[in-house]
Amino acid sequence: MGLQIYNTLAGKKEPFVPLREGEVRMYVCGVTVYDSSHIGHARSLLTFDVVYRYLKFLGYRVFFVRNFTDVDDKIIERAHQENTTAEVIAKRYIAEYQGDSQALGLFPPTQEPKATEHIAEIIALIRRLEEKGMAYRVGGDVFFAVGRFDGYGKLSRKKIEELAAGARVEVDERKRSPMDFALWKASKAGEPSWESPWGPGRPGWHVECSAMSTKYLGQPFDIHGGGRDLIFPHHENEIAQSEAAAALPLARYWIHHELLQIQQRKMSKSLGNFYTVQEILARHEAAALRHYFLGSHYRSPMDFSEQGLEEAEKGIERIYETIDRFRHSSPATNGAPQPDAALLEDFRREMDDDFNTPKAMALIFDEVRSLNRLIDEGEVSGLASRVSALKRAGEVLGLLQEQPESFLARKKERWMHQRGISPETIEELIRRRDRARKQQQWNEADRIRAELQEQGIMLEDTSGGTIWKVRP
RNA sequence: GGCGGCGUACCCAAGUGGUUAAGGGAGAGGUCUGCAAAACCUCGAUGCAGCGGUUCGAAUCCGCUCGCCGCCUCCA
Repeated sequence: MGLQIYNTLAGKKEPFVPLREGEVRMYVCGVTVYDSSHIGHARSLLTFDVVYRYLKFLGYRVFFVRNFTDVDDKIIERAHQENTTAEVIAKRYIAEYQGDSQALGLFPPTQEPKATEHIAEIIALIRRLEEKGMAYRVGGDVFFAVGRFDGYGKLSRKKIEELAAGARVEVDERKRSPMDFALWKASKAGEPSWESPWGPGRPGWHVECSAMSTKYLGQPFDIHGGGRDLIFPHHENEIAQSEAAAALPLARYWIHHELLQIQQRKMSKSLGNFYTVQEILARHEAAALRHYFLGSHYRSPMDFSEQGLEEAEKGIERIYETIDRFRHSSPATNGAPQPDAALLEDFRREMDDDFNTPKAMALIFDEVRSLNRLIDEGEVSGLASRVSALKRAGEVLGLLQEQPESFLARKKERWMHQRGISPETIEELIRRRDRARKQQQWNEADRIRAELQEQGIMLEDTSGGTIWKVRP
């Protein structure tokens, strides 16, 4: 059947056929760097990280571009507040973003272009639009004439007349039509500015994506992605600009993920109801956040909850525990065995259906149960390839790439650190309990266990000795 | 006002015409264990917001009603 992608432009799932065989060119709208990334951004990043990884898993050579918007009204506003320059603000949050990306375990895109480094391309694009009569100049500003582009509204399924009628936006009187949007803005004093045929100024928001996507990927390219909230006007405007300029489609498949909500409201900077990526990663494993997001389909809205995140973390722990059990129950082998084909075939079937990660996770958990059962029964021969397939599927989802013990140990350490408990005192108590157990002093042994349990520490007596775990 | 989406077990969440409605978390019973824990086994929605309709057959299609959300303005 092959990969099916829900294409916003078509309004339905379509078989994915790239323009050039064996090669996929994909552009995703990145962040505007005026503040810390929140977990809504993280959902976006992780969604496309999995798309990227899955396309590679399918054997495509993938060119993946994700931009930085590093010149914009909000960056300028922030710079004024802090009495510094837009450049300083942008630089700070790009660095922070890169830290977040790494912490989230994102596979690096092929290119991460910045708007400010593509002013020449942006100007060239606007000039082309002027030449074609699609743009007009008012003072030092240049606007795109929406009414002159026939396909306007085809992505968002909006009609220009209705938009204009219901517009709540303050209309700039200089525009010929309320729907026209700025391609180039004249700079005021103290704002970032570049020389241009229209005088000193800076690019409008939408035009940078048109300029950068087509520079790196050509036109048309295969996949353009972003959050649902970007469909209108951002992506609609990108289409208008690029298609008017080149008389070619911009992108063939448009992927939009749903938004993260919190307490039934969209999580957003303007509402102030967000957690930053850093806040969440201080309390939870990145793998927990990833699993939490992948447990819902990318086109479903999600209402964020820390309880959900904790449950997701338990799930990851369970998978790692299983891998760990397998390693302890079977002799070490040389090198990684060939992954079992059956699991990967099932995995592929689910992921082929518009990246159905919840079903992919369900498969992984089915496999975990099956593996645990066989380990319980001592039937460990032949499991190595199945564990290997599990890890391979995990890799495509960006999960299960650590040594189980290091994942489990890190979680334990953070837990103890937060509560100020040292492992030495715990281990001393465990030794005392072991002595009591050897002498069959069960009351004393159980008393020590109860004492530890009060601190949230669970003991497990295994054949290899007593191990301990933390319980949130 | 226009356009779009959502409502599935205690919680989260797949499933969009046809086997017993995935999976995770929590819970109950059991196996194992000195006792536990982990793991495994079993149980758990005769029903998918409500009411009608189409169909041999509907969570899935159609209509109406109720509740919630998003976009139309910067937004992932």
